[in-house]
Amino acid sequence: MDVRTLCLAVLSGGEASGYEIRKALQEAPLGHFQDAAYGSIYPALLRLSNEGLVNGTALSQEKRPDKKVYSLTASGERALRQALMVAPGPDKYRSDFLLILYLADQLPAEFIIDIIDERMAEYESCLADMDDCDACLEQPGTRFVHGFGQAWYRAALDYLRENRDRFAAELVEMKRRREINKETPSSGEKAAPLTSSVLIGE
Amino acid sequence: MDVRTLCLAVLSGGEASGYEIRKALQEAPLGHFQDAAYGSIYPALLRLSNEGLVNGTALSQEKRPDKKVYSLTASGERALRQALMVAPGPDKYRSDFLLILYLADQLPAEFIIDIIDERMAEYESCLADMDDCDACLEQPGTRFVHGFGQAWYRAALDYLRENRDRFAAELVEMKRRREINKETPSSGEKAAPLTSSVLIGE
DNA sequence: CGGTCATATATCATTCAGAAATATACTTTG
DNA sequence: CAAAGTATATTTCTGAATGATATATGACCG
Repeated sequence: MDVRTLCLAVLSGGEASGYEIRKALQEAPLGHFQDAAYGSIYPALLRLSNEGLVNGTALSQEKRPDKKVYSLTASGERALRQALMVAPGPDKYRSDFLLILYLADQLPAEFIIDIIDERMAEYESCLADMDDCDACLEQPGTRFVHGFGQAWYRAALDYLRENRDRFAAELVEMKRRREINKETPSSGEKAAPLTSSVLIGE
Repeated sequence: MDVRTLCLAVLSGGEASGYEIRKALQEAPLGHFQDAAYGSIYPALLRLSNEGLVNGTALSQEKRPDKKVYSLTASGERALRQALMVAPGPDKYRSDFLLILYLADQLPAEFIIDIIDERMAEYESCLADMDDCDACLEQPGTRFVHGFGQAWYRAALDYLRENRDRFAAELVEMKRRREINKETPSSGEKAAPLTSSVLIGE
């Protein structure tokens, strides 16, 4: 979702500054499936303000830097509803972790085991944190997406737990077989290299 | 992961053109956790070629447009291993679907039910596709990440199935209670509005 | 014969993430 | 006590990426 709509979404839960919007987008439960950087949020708030979708009010604080608190206008609420009332596209899942595992046979087995163990520990602590997130249970929507996140992490953790050892064994076995192939090379079955070819670039 | 490393990763499975790299990054299993657009891939390949990490060779085809097929060099293989041998950052999951559910109480209940049902159908067909992806079972790495993806989709589908009806009921109940509140407004417990404030923007 | 789909590459505007710069005040640590 | 680090708060900039569009060719379909 674009950053402007994200700002409107957070503000629909009450007025907030850019800094507070960023925090809301990093904490549970929003932070599990949305994010935005300061470099996107502040310009977005300025534009929303100029378009009359939010009202910005400068607040001078005694013990902290001044902040600008924004709140939704009626027109902002309409814009938010309009942006949300379209069939959502597919979710995006990006994982460097899985890319490494995908190419695991090209990397040291110890490294692979290490990152799997690390990931399991992260999932465990994340699940523990989610268990005592009271704010996530207050409303139907928050409760539902919070439960979705928990189911997600639990499934990932279970999968890693159940397949870690077998995977490690397969990798070691793979390495062993490749060693043997190196010692007794088979009748050079490499793909025929393209010899008559034009090199690209300089 | 940056697009350059992604290109190297695909090429480590054999030579390919920019178009074929894009396809590989959209199909199972890579497509489930990585992606890149043409606008990123072609410039990345040019740069990789200039840096000597890949070799590009122009192939003129009879029944198709010409294509440039790239293959990893020894230095490219090294660069790929180096890029993969760092502890991976946290996975990123972005979901407009969950954002809508998060704010479900601000939207029509029928719309919410619709998109949940659609999403369940998508997960089902996706799981069916994954069941007969033979290429995904060939090597330990592919098998492992493929199984991870299956576990993921299965957990998501199960969660939606098990919580759809309860969620729908909660939303309707919520609407009902809000209607009652409107008819018999309680002693105006709104947060005190900031009256002495300076408007921002123009 | 026109439409659209698959192959194939290039380019460009907009958008975004990530980092650094700046400023203030409280807390922790040696 | 001073130094360092953490939390609040905003601004600005760079490089990277997305998404759309342009171009070209042949295949397939009604």
